[in-house]
Amino acid sequence: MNKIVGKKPEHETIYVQIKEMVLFGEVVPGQPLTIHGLAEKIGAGVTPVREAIRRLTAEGGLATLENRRVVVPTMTMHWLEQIELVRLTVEPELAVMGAEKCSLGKVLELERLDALIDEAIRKGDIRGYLEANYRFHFTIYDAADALILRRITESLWVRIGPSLRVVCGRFGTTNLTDQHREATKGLRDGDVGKVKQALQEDIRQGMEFIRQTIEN
Amino acid sequence: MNKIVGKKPEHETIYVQIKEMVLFGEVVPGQPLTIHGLAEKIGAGVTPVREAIRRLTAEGGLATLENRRVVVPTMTMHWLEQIELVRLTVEPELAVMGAEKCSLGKVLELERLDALIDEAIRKGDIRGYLEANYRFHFTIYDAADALILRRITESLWVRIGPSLRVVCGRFGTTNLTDQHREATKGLRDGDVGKVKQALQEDIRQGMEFIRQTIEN
DNA sequence: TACCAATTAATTTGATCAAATTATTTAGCT
DNA sequence: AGCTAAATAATTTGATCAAATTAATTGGTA
Repeated sequence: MNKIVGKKPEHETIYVQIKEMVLFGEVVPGQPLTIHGLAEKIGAGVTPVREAIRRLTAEGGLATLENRRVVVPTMTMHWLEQIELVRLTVEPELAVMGAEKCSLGKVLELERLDALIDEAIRKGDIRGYLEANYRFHFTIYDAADALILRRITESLWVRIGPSLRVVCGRFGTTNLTDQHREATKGLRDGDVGKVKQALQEDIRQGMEFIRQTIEN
Repeated sequence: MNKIVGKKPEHETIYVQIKEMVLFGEVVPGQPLTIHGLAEKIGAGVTPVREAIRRLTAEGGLATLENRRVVVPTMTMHWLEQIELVRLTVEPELAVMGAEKCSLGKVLELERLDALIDEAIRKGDIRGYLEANYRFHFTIYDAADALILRRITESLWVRIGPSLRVVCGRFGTTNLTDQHREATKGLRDGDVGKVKQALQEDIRQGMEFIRQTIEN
């Protein structure tokens, strides 16, 4: 325990690392994860990795089989419907709340992220796209300052992360039209309704893409 | 490790135990919990208790302060609004799905639970009321067989559990009118709309009670 | 070759311990 | 007395290890 000046506990940072692995498609649906493998890959002890896995499991990003094996869950049609229901309820609400509190600085940051998204799409950079897309959405949601809705939303995103990776692998990134331009425009003009509508459409499109990779 | 024939891992059962402590009001909002204290009280090792705490923290039932202290969060108005929004969206939906799949056996079980609720109210048995009320709702929700909605709902219930205890302590259990009779009637008659409406009203009432204990 | 039992390897699980961090108490000073 | 600083106690944190469980492999038999 030779940590000189570490502020946050290790299981916290490890949790974030593993979460981002799931969120940004570094792990594939169905892929089994060993606790030692993760510890070795990250370069950490086994104990904090276990705690992080429990947390992610609670949020749905991972699942423990009855054999105690830890895997990345594979999306089902049934799940997708439930996720869409809640996303369409919570995220537009978060967007409205966020839009009302959004500073100009935030808007500029969002436009920068939107540019990053476009660039990633052009380059076919899947990981870059997934990450920038995530940051875009949650920059708005964070502005809403609604912890519980934010937590719920995040738990839904970790569930769809691996599937989005599959979507990109199947269709490529070029087919992705984004509603983000509309959203940022709405934010600039103070047109909250437009923001809400853009987000709704964005969610519907994303869910539809995933749906197509399931019912193959 | 002298477990003869234990099926589930220990952190799993400990998680359930602590969750029920939160759910049924055995811990008070603001109350700090030490990891050793819990381990001792439950009669378990420290490691599985830690894992259980991480899980409950991820679900919102507990919270870790910046000092790493673990506490039962105290409800705020802001949180209550968010919880109500999601509950009113998800739980009636779960009720509808559950009602459609509800066997007669389930209906009988629900009527039994409803009787338990009445009895607990008469006796002023707070813990009994909270537990029976929980079982009643989640018996319906479980019938819906919608894992994700169920998980979200459960995470909201662990957030309001401690507050409900406060509600009962303040107002007693006698003031609690229940919508459960209406719900079971609807289930028997196959009147899904009635079930949905009863649940909505039940949720609104519960949230209103909690609201009154906050804005004192 | 195909199939099944037995052995071996890999992994999870939970206890224990030292180090680090935080909370509490005591002592000293004005 | 009142307040600050040092010392003590309590708690968390992460590594390590033995036991248990599960997966993989080997060997034997029909």
